[in-house]
Amino acid sequence: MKESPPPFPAPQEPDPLNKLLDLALTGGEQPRLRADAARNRTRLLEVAARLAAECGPGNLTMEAVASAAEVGKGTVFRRFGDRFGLMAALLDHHERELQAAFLTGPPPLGPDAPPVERLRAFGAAVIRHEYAHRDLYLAARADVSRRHTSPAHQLRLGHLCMLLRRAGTKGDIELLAQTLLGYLDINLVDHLVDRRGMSLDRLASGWGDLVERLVVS
Amino acid sequence: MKESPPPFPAPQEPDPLNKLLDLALTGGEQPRLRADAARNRTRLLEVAARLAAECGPGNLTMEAVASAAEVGKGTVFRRFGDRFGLMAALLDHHERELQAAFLTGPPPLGPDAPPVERLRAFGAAVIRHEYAHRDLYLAARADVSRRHTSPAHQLRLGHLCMLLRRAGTKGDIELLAQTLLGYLDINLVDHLVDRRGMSLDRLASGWGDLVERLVVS
DNA sequence: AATTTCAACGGACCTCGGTCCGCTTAGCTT
DNA sequence: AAGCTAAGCGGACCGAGGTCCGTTGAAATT
Repeated sequence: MKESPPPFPAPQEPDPLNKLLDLALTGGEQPRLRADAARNRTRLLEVAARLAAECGPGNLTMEAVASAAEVGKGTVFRRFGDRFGLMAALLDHHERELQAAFLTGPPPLGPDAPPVERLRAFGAAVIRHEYAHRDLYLAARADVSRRHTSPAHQLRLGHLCMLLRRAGTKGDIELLAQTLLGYLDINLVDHLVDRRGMSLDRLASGWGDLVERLVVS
Repeated sequence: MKESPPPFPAPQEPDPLNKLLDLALTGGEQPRLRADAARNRTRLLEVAARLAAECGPGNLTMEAVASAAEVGKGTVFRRFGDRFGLMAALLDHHERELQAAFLTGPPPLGPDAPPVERLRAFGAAVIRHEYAHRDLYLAARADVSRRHTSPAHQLRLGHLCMLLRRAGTKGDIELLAQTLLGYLDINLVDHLVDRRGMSLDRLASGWGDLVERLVVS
């Protein structure tokens, strides 16, 4: 066990990849916070991460976060918009890890593998990644209305479209990509594993089968 | 325009199909209400349907329903469990229409058509049906945690599994069925149509393509 | 250093979903 | 008809998300 893994490494001087991601994800222009606001933001994230670890992300309340961070509730809402904004911010770190893996990581996930192999690897990676952090992902995705508009989702979708195209797939690429993404829905995965007793391996192999059937044609 | 279409035909002496559905859907044993409770239940549904039509199901509040029906808030919760229970009850009528269509209706949806044709028809029918009532479906499905356990969902899943099997599909039938169901998610459909500007025809034809790729193998 | 301005702050306040519990009454039993 | 009992009822109450608005102070300008 590593000791005290820094829960929220303050994002200063982001490395080039993260800059790229910011650009791709947010359109690139968040207006830069005042010093005190930035300080509060990181404090809030630290506290929120701690509380989420203690009581489960599902039981996190905005007021608890605020008071544990010794700021007013308004401050939390101003910074993160709403509960789901906070969840998304908590997820951001994990999400970037995954994104780095499939955007610039080693094969078979990263760019140095043939597209079909990347597709296969992508599914397995996402399933395992999200399942590993399922509490947080479940809490964050409880927002149903933003599911398809979140930057993370869009990035995955674009990635899948790209891979499908490069694999020479015929047909309505975007719909095929949406179908594939639907299979990776954390709610579905969670349901199948925890309620229906399926193994992650079975899901992963189902993904492989799906890719086989959808690619090319 | 028909005048005063009975908004909530009190469910007395249900026809055989509905009995069958009750059995399949609820396990068959809801304990039969006291007279006053049954009266209140239908009043509540009438009122809720009216309010939902007026202000949109998304803006329906439990208190508004209660007071418009002149009962206490507790009564509404006792009867329907929670907001989503009420939504589900509101949906029940539409849902049964759809179910009747694919369980016992005429071909190509009903049992007198070959399985692959039924599969094709099923997707188009669900997409159009849910999109037609999308406000209600969106509100009801906002519940994320019950999505995969609702009786309606299970019924659809079972139906798809059956059709896939009869069509001679090889592979992990249940996962394939889940994949197909994912494509029909009202949130996805709504997003693709309203935000991405796709036509229902495009989605329907995407469904047909999907069926083609997943069946058999 | 003084002035200005506007982002940031905090916490009172509102709404709404959901619970609780003491009272009422439908409908069975005798 | 009278009595019994559990289902039903209602509305006060609670907790949590989200808003509002008067105040504070960071930092840009002079």
